[in-house]
Amino acid sequence: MTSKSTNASAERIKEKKKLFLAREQRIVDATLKLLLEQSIDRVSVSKIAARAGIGKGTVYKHFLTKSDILFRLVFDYEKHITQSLARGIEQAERGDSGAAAKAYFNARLESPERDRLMQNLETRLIESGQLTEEIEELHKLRRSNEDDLSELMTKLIDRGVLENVPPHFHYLACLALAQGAVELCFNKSWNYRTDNTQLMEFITNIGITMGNRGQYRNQNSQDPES
Amino acid sequence: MTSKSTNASAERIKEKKKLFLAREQRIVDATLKLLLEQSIDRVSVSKIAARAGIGKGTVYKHFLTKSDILFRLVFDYEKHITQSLARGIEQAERGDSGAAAKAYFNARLESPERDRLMQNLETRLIESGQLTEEIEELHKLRRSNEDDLSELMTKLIDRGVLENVPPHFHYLACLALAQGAVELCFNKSWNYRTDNTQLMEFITNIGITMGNRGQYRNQNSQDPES
Amino acid sequence: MTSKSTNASAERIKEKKKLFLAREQRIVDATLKLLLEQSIDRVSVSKIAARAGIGKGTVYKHFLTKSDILFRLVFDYEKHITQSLARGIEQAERGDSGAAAKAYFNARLESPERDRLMQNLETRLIESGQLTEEIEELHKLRRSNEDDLSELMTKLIDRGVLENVPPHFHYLACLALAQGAVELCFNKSWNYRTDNTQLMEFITNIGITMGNRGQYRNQNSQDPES
Amino acid sequence: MTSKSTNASAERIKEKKKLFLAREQRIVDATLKLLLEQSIDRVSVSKIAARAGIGKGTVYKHFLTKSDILFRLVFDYEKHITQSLARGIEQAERGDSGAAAKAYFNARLESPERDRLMQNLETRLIESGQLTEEIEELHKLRRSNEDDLSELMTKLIDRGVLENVPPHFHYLACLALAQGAVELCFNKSWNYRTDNTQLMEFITNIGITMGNRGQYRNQNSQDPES
DNA sequence: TATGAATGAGGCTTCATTCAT
DNA sequence: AATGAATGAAGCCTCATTCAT
Repeated sequence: MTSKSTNASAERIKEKKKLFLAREQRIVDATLKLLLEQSIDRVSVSKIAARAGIGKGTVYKHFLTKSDILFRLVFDYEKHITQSLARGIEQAERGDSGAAAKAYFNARLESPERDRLMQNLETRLIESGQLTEEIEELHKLRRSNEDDLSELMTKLIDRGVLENVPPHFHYLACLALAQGAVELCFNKSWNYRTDNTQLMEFITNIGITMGNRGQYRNQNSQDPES
Repeated sequence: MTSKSTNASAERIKEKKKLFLAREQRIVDATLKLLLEQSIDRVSVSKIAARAGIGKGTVYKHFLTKSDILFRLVFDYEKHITQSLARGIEQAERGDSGAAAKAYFNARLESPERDRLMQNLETRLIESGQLTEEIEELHKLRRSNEDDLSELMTKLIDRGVLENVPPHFHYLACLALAQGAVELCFNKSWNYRTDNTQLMEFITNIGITMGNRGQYRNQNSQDPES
Repeated sequence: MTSKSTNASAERIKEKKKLFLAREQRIVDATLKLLLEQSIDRVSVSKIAARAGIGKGTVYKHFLTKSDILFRLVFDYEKHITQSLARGIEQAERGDSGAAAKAYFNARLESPERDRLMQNLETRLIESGQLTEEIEELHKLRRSNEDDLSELMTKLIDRGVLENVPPHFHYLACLALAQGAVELCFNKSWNYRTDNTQLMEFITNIGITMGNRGQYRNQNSQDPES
Repeated sequence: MTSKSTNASAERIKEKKKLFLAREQRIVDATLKLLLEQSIDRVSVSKIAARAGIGKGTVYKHFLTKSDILFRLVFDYEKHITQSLARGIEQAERGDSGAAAKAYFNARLESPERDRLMQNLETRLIESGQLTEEIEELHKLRRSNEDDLSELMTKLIDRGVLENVPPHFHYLACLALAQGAVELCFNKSWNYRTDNTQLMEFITNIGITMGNRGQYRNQNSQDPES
């Protein structure tokens, strides 16, 4: 075999893998679209395949289980959120103490529909009792920012910006508010009011200053020393 | 027929109605228990009937649909929350400005499992597309406190306690945080830490002071004039 | 409630149970017929339901699993065989030493198609790995004659009728031959010859005298003392 | 093209053929191993290919159908058995009248697992309705010893060793017992007893003397004149 | 030539709801 | 009035086989 043919075959294999992955992404995308369009219960593997323009069996070349597809969605999303938060933390460490919260809120409110869907999917996946290992992976990923967050909170507590409570209280409260904010976007009972943007900004601001001690409120959590 | 026998039959009818209603409640209770025990998807009408100690067919004498049972649960719960909030508002109007938020948080965190279950059920019911009318009823009920809340918020804004934003911003933010707090109780990614009570207290406190203007922070939202 | 109405309702319940069981039997019968007509692999639950004249879902009111239906067939058949053998053993104990073997052969060759089908089904059920407990029940049933057989063989060994080997050798050998005889009925490689009846009689006779010591051969295993 | 290059290319072709056949054998071997390891139903073409270390598509370059692979196994095995029997018959014709039966039993009991597997496979192949022609080939092969067997039996009948029944009765009875003996090795209902070897020897001996007339029993079927 | 991705028929099972008793 | 057997639509998944590269 000449090196030429080796290269050729290697490239062909690469090409194939690319196509394969592209198709996989099409499945994922189709699933996401369907889920955003209709009730989770009504999204069947058949529909996913149809929407992706492939055969039902093909889906199972890419995913072992319907749950696996859903998990993929959730996991991909979590990566996105986690990264955004990580960047926010970095920025916060460089002085802008509210950056972490802001980044987190922005990430989660970027597409509330998607965020909420992912919450629901995760809940169902956990309830289903399958994929326990994968779920643990997901949670590990979610926790991956924890040390940095704790450190950041501790620092802010030491500086007197934040109330002196266990550091995780601060970021968990923030997380809770973000979660609730997303939910709020869909709560048909209330959102008959016009535009959500300002409301979300208001809430985000609360998230950022949440747990600040009195004198640092309404300062958008700028590090007092900056 | 003597009036005696009439009375007797009337009483018998009453008796029957009582029994009927009692059985209905048994269905509802059985459903709630089952839902708290296992995945929503795994609660079937058969199981409900079995748990309630009646026949499957009988369930359909009380509820037109499985969804109807679920809706009943959600609606009953919403009544409970709404009443608690109403009492809180009343109290707030009598001077304790944080009472509304406090009451709301307490009500929702009284049994986070149940609260969360109800959220999930509501989501599913809405997604299912059935029961649109009943859902609208539910939302009406939820909104029933709205005017009072608005009034309260407006008053507090006027007094300078709360930031000057549209009044509903305040209570919606509060609602969001409560929602998120409930969710937090079940988020397996984080709550591997010990006791939630203090965390929930912390968050409740934030809920109460949320949106307060600077000088009124950390005062537990006591009306400044009181 | 008068004793009359009690009786009436009790009878109605009885009636219902009867109907239920009758339907169950119809499922079993339909399954057997289908299995005798076509490849095991091609007998689906749908076909069974159709043949039994009921809905697919109804099958699952009677049997937890397709495997359960098959097991039922196998178990019922085993009961039949075991009883026949038991009767044969009884007769043998009353003097006709070959009666056990004869009864066993007759039972198994009564309907070789069915017998063979049951063997195949059992094999598949075991291979499938499900129903391990039930299979154990089946085997217990099969072993239920073992003690009596051992006793009988021991007696015949002591009388010098049978060779002096462990008693179970005798009945296992007999069982093996019967099994093989059944198989032979279907072995398309050989049975292009006319009538099997005489061949089966020949083999049955071998089964009866199998393991007899020299002087008791060709005596149809009549107890020498009788 | 010089004769050298012709030779070279011829050899290359030979080489290729060899490789091709070697791979075919690898498929067959892999299939056998898998079948011995797990339930027949769970052996898929994918697994076979994987075990053989080739692609699934390649399997279909060697065999038209999954059934073809299975048939190949069955056919190869039948060749083995038939040859063993043929050698036994030869020996029997040279005087050792029990040699045929002995050879047959030994061959089939050499690896009862494999033997039984092949029986099951054959049954399934026949049931499937495919490969009728090939199955006929198989049966022809099996029958190929028939004439010799008949002749041998006739001779033994004439000499008074065997009972005077149609000659094929003798070898079919023997075949049945062998079949049953194999089955016995796997019958979980009984074989909880220790070692099968002696039992199998016992049964083999029966097979050898089966159908002998009284005075020739227990002589291990040695031809009386020898 | 070898590959393995794609296919889709077909199997098993669940469960909300109906309806005859 | 209460029952629970019957129903069948709909879902998930497997796997032998094909075919483009």
